[in-house]
Amino acid sequence: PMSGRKRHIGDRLNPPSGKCLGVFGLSLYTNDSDLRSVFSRYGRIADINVVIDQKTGRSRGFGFVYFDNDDDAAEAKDRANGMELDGRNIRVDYSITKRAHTPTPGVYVGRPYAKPRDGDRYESRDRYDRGGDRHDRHYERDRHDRGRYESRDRYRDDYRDRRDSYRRSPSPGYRRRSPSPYYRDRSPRDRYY
DNA sequence: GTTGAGCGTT
Repeated sequence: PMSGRKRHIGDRLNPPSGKCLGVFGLSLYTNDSDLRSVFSRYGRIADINVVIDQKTGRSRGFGFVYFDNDDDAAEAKDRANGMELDGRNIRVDYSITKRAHTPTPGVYVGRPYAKPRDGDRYESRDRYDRGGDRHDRHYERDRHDRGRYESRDRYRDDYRDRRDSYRRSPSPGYRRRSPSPYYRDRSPRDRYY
């Protein structure tokens, strides 16, 4: 229930139609050209982009497909949604975000649920429990999804630094002297044996 | 083949 004249940017259940499709649930091994070979049969493609995690170089499991015109995008959405690709059933829908985050979100102000009120139900561990270990990995994503940001570009570095502090191991014992291409920058608990 | 749920960098 939104009031006032708020810009309709859509939500996940009801995204605005357009030329840009979001493709989700991708295999980590599906790349731009894989997507292109699927989606190009519905029309002329303007651009394709599987989102890559800069840190790890891995796909984040979703991407965006830009068509030249809306009709082709609409058809592609209907035809390709639920299709199996590289062993995964992909979800295709209109993208709620039009472009990549050109100016970064800004400084992180706080999670909207930082102050639960009386009567709130603590149903999801992911929302309220900060103490977990394994789920810390998903914390980044939650921050982007649910956190509040001030859009102030000059805070961008500050934002990045704070974000990175969640990722790097602060322990000097694991720090290496020089970066090596064969060694990944992981915290010790992220290693698997 | 690094899971899962996930809307983005240049």
